[in-house]
This record gives sequence, structure tokens and C-alpha cells, in this order.
Amino acid sequence: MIGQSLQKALKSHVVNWVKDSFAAEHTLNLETYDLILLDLGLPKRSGLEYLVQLREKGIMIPVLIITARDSIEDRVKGLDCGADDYLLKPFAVEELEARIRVLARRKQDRTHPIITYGDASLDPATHTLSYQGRTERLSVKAFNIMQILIENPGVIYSRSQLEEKIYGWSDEVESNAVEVHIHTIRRKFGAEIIVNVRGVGYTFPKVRVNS
Amino acid sequence: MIGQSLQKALKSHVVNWVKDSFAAEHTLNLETYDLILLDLGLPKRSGLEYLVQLREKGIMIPVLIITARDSIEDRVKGLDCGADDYLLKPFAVEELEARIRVLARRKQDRTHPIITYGDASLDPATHTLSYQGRTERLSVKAFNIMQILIENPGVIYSRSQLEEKIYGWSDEVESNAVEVHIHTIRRKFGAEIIVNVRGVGYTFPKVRVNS
DNA sequence: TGAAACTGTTAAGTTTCCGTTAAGTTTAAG
DNA sequence: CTTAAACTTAACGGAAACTTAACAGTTTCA
Repeated sequence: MIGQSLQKALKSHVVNWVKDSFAAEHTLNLETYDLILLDLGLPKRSGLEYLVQLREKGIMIPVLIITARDSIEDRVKGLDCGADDYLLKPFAVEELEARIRVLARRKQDRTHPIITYGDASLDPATHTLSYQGRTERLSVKAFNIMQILIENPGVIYSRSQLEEKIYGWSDEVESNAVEVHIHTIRRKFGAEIIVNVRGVGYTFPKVRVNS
Repeated sequence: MIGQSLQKALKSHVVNWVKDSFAAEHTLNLETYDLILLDLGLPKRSGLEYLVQLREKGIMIPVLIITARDSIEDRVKGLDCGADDYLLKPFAVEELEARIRVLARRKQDRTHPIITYGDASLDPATHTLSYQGRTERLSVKAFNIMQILIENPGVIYSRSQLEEKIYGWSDEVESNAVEVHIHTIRRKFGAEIIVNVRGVGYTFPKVRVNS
């Protein structure tokens, strides 16, 4: 009853509904999912035990427990068994969806169409970069580079890594195209926007330390 | 009232209790925390607005909202504003602690392995070393040396051993390159960071004794 | 249609700075 | 006190990064 209505309510997602931990295990072997909704239901211990097994196997897919029990001990136990969240029956579908959004956001970390980190934000719609109040349009390649860097602040990408991500495959020929693009970006926003680590690569730093 | 009792209840953690978003911002600039408990309290919009600002600044510390309001819309809004969890007043301290455990656990699974020992941590992604609060970027060679030492705290490596690990094979020619690199590291973090054992080699000590 | 503006790349010249060497100074052990 | 090890500093060569210009291919628009 609840399974069917949920499947309908969550039609903006791809839902696979299985009725016991055995079927769940089988399905998880075949595909990977972004979220597990676990109804503790009636068979008292099996749900939590299954959750513990999951975690022990190293499967870290977020788990949202749905249950009718509301004693504090049960909730605490559920969370400590490896659940990520807890929802009490009866619940409103809107709240379930909100919690799903939270867990999904956590995984992909990008719900907003605008990519933002600190005082930098990229708008894919207009190919625009804002940084420290300044806003400029970027060419496609330059935008790609900035997107990679800002989506992974603090991570250093070598010239060849950036080439590979932008052009699909690593160009064997050595080229300084990336350097030139970075140069034009820096001319618009100031040299500090992209930090070079000599011999390693380029990064959009998480924290900026005094040079 | 609630702040004080919470501070007492959570005595197994290091708690910093501030009374408004202004103070919170100041504190977050100084130190980094594992979790933020946000009491939405009375001033209706300020709490959520502050949360949104936090996220826009790229501060991704988990946020657990505590509130008396229980309408579904409010909860949904809170979660969508960037909160990671939601707890309704009144609540049992045990449940709060369980949820804190969940969020803390979540934080640990980081994508990049950070090498840590004591108050020193190396981030390969940024080629950065943090030690006693200070954070600096290191050159490739210097980073290599620190990595060897911190991954094996207390082990003493001779100059030639370090050379061999860094350059692939032992350079027969005697060189003081390692010494110079260690010197630059010490200049940045203080001489104590690397301990020399005369005639044997260098180490990042497990325990530090007053000289 | 054709000139102007823009983009992506190559290429060459210039600058920066990392890693090393080398020489001088200080420290600690015997 | 003697001496080797460790520390410090300066200097240099060269690779890495930066800058600039030029060129071909596109797009824009009069």
C-alpha cells in the first residue's frame, strides 16, 4: 500500500521497489542507486540488521529510514546503525521529498544550476563568471576550465589533465593552449584567481594563503 | 537557557556557543568546526537567511537545525536552504547525540586522502601542509619529504634514505639537497617540526619532549 | 557579400622560481 | 679542543610558466 503510493509520488525519480532485504541485496548487486528508503515495518530486527550488513560491506549509499515506531531509543538505534535520516509515519510527501533533496544534494553537491564557490560563481546559461564583484563573459574553453577548477576547489589539475577533460582525449602533442586560456581568464579577473603550483598544475584554491 | 543546558549535555564535544549570526560569522572566520547547531528561535527569517549565506560562501559544514516550529513547510524550507538535518523542540539529548554522530560520520568519508598525524596534516590535492594552525603550500620535493616523515611518525630517516625514496635510487654523489629542503620547511613552520638525531637522520616525532 | 570582431591554437620570446650546488657558520659529541 | 654533522645563506642553471603576436576558422552585421 505505502510502497505503491510512494512509487507514484516520487515519479520524478527512478524508483525500484523491493519487498524484502533478499530482493534488495539482489538489486543492489545489479545496479547502483543514489538513495535507499528503508521501511522498518513489522519484522522487527531484520531491517536494522540488513542496514548494518550493508554498511559492513562498504556500501555507503545514503539510507533514509521510514518507520512507525517513535520511541527515542529506536530512533537512536537506527541512526547509529548507519542510517542517514529518519522519517516517522505518517509523513507528508513534501517532507520526504525535501529530505531526498538533501541527501541527493549531498551526493552530487550541485542542485543549483549556478556553480558557486566562495565569491566565485559560474552561470552555464550565459557562460558568465563572477568573481569578487566583477562579471565577465567567458569563451567556451575558458568557461570549461573555470568550471572544472571551481567545481573542485583546492584540487590541482595538471595541464594535460585539463586538456584531457576539455578535449575528450589526451592530446599527445604538447600544446600550451591551456596556458593561454588561463592567461586570458587572469587578464579579466586578476592573476590570483587561478593559482599555479609549479610542477604540478593549476587550482582554484579553497583557502588563499599569503604568497 | 537551552544553550547553556546543551553546552553541558554535549560536554564530550568542544562546543562554542554564540548568540547571533554576527558572532557566528566571526567565530567561523577564526576556527573551523565539524558541525553547526542552528536554533531558528524567534527572529523569524534571520536564521535561514544566515544559513543560505553560509552555503553561498562555500562553507559546507553540516548544519543541524533546532526549532520549535513544526509545520511541514518550515521543515521543507529549512532543508532546502542547505540544512542537513532537522530536530524539533522539545527533544531528548540522546537523539541529538545520535544525529550528531551521523553527521560526524558522514564528514569522514572524504574524497581525497588527507594524511594526518597529530596536529599535522598533508593534503595531496593542494600540496599543502597544516601544522599547529599554520597552513602553507609546499614545493614538490618538500612535500615528498614531509609525506614520508608524517606517514611514519617516529621513524628516523637518514639523508640518503630520503634521497633514495624521492629520487628513485640512491644518488652516489653526496648532496645536501635534502638538508636545504628541510630548512625551507622549518623556516615556514618552525624548527621543531622536524627533529634531527645527530648521526642518524630526521624524524617527525611521535611524542615531543621539551628540549 | 565582405569587413570587423571573436575564438582557438601555435609559436617564439621573456620572466619566474624551484632544485641544486657550494661555501661558510654553528652545533654537539668525544 | 677537535672534528664531523648539521644548519644557513647565496648563487646559478634550467625547466616551467607567462606573455605576446600572428594566423586560420567562425560568427556578426552592415
